[in-house]
This record gives sequence, structure tokens and C-alpha cells, in this order.
Amino acid sequence: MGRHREFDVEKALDAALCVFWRKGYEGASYADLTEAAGVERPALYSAFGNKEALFRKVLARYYERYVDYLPAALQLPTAREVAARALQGAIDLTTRYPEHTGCLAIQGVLAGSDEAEPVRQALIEARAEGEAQLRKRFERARAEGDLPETARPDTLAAFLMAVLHGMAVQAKAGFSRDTLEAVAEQALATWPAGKSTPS
Amino acid sequence: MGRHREFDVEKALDAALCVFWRKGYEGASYADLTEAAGVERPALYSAFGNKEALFRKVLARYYERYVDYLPAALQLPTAREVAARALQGAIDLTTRYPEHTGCLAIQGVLAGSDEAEPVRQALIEARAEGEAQLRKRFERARAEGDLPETARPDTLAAFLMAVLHGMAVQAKAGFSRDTLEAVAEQALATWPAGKSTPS
DNA sequence: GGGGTTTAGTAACGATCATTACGAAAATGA
DNA sequence: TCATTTTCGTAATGATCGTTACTAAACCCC
Repeated sequence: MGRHREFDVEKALDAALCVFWRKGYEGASYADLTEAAGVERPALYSAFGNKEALFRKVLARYYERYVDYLPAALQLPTAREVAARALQGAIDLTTRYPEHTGCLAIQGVLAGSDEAEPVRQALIEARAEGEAQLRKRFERARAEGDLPETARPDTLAAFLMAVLHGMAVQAKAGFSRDTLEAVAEQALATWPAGKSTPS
Repeated sequence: MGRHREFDVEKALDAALCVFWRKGYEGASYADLTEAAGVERPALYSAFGNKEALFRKVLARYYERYVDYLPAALQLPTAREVAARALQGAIDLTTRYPEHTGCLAIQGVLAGSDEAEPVRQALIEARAEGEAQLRKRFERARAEGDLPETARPDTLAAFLMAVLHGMAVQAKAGFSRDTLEAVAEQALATWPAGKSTPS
């Protein structure tokens, strides 16, 4: 029983996601969020909790709906294809929407006031989780002979993440897709070859 | 004539630099800055102007005193040495001080409120300036036969900057120096060889 | 069609933000 | 020693921050 909710929760989350993507966690004010969502302040609070809780919901939604290329990439047959697909996915994501370039999950890791520290930690953990998945995948690749015995899965994962993050920064700085694709190609030029190269 | 300044302007700038490095432009409040500098608010204002002006002074000081490895790297004889030195310099810089990891010039580019937009633009321009210097250096290297004719200086510069930025993000996420050095080594593995390899 | 329950919206909360009047203190020049 | 000039430090400015009482409206169940 009780009154029905008049606004669409999904649409409000999407609106909040756009604002956070563009301005980061601390750069987005509650006034920005309510205006984008077309919802009054107490309605947002009652629906999602405070700003931090709202951001965490948005972050989960972001990984689920926008970083879906990563789990897809992890299932490709070779480590090189995994890396290539991850790079291409990141380029798409960080340049597809002109109004919010870059990567939402990176826009808040770097700096902020002391009150934003828990949020920074959450973003760091999410980043580490993605890297761990890549590392495990590359360990499997080495076991399968897809990567040479001398290859170091942890280094390859860290390197790939570094390029991904660097491209996210560059996308935020206004780089074109073509430039980012040249960067990705250069990054792949180093990729160690396995025993058999699939034709 | 008039009363002498009681605090050391250089030390105050250094203190502000540390705070901005740790918290970014918007994350650092004037209360943080005055506390770190040990100077009352109006004294900082009269000495440096408002927060944005203070940040710009700090940014110039940062490039001058901490990113001095870049001009040094540009003068090395081969493009590969330039890249290797830039990577190593960035690793040093972003991991040397545990209390403020990462790169001050990156911590504010990514996101922020609308009022911080001019500062973001300034950081983007500074970043672009560094990349342009690298590109010109690699063009010279190609002309000198240090890089093959097929090498693309703009791509190499963009790639190198991507790795540098990615490592800055990772340093802020707590990566160890050893891990970053492995990343740099992997990045250098892609480097195109010139006509003559210096022994 | 009331009673109980949930939402919507106005309006305000205290805290902190960057910024600055203003008067006391200190130093120079005459 | 007095007048002038600059700095210092207290205290306050209006604005905005995230958050929340509180009241009126809308809904379900009995």
C-alpha cells in the first residue's frame, strides 16, 4: 500500500550516471543530479540513499552496462585477441558520447577531499578487480601455450591496464578515436607470440 | 617601505604544491592550503591571488621542479633512450613520495564541477605541450635514421603519453615501483628499431 | 469510504566553500 | 618622532554543499 512513485527509477539512475561521468563524484552536486533526473531532492534520497550510495549504484550500473566488453573480451580464444578487444572496447566507450568522454570509473580515483576517500577506495578496488581478471586469463593463456613460458601474466595485465587508463585520460583530453586506435595498435605491437599463431 | 612579509613565500608554495598533489584542485580547500602553509587566509590571497591563480603558480613550479626529467630526456641521443628515460622519470616522480603519489598535473584533468573548467583546460594544454615536444623529438629521430621511415612520430608520442598517464593512475592506486617498471619495460618492447643500433 | 502507508515538494538545516572588510601591528622615510 | 605604507589576523561575507523535518497529496486494503 502507499502512494506510487511518480518518476522512473531507471531513468533517474541513467541521468545520475551521465552527471557523474561528466563531472566525477565530488564535481557532481546534488543540485546537478536532481536537475538532470527531473526529481526533487528528497525523492532521490528516499529512492537511493545519500550521494555515496547513489554513486555506488551508478558505478555498478556503469560496469554492468558500459564495461560489458571486458567479460566478453575475456572469453576470446587467445590472449592477444583478449587484449585487442579490451583496447577497442575502451576506445569505443571513452569516445562514443561527446558529452561525457573518458571513463566514469577513472574520473574519481585520482584525487579529492578527505570525505571522498571511501569512494576513491571503491574505485580502486573495482579497477583491481578488472586487472585480476585479465591476469587470470593470461595465466590460463600461458598454460595453454597461447603465451610463451617467459611471458609474465601479471606484467601483461598491468601493462594493458596502464594503456587502457592512459587512453581514458587522453579521451578526456579530447583525443580522436583514430589517435587512440593508433595507440592501441602500438601497444599490441609488443605482444608476445605463443607457440602456434592461429590463422 | 611598509611592513616585511613574515612567512617564506617559497615554503608556502611548496606546501600548497603538496596539498594540490594529494587532493587535486577542487579537493583541496583553502583551509587545507592555509593550514599546510602555516599562513592565514588573507596572507595567501595577497601573496598569490585567488585559488586558481595559486594553483597555476603551483603547476608551473611542479613542471619546473618535478617534471624536469622530460627536457633532460629529450636531449638523449636516441628516441628509445628518450622514451626509456621519460618512463623511468615518471615512475620515480609518481612513486617517490608516499604521501602524494601519482601526478599533480593529472589529478585534476579528468573531472570536476563547472567552475573548475578553466583549470581543467590549463592542465589539458600543459599535457598537450609535453606530447608535442615528444612528437617533434621523434620526428627528428626519424629524420636522423634513429627511427625507421615507417615509424609514426605522432603515434609514438601519443602511445608514450598514454603509458605515462596510465602509470600515473596506477601509482595513485598504490602500485609498487617494481610493477610500474615492468610495465615500462613491456611498453619499450614495442619500440621500433632504427637503422643502426647503438652498442 | 475511512485508516494506514508511502511519496512529493517546500523549505529549511548546519557545515563548509572561496573570498574579503577592517583594524591592529610593524617597518620605512623624513 | 611622526606620517605613510604594507602586512597580519580576526571575523564575517554570501553562496553552495549534502541532508532532512514537515506537510500535503496519492494510493492500497479493509
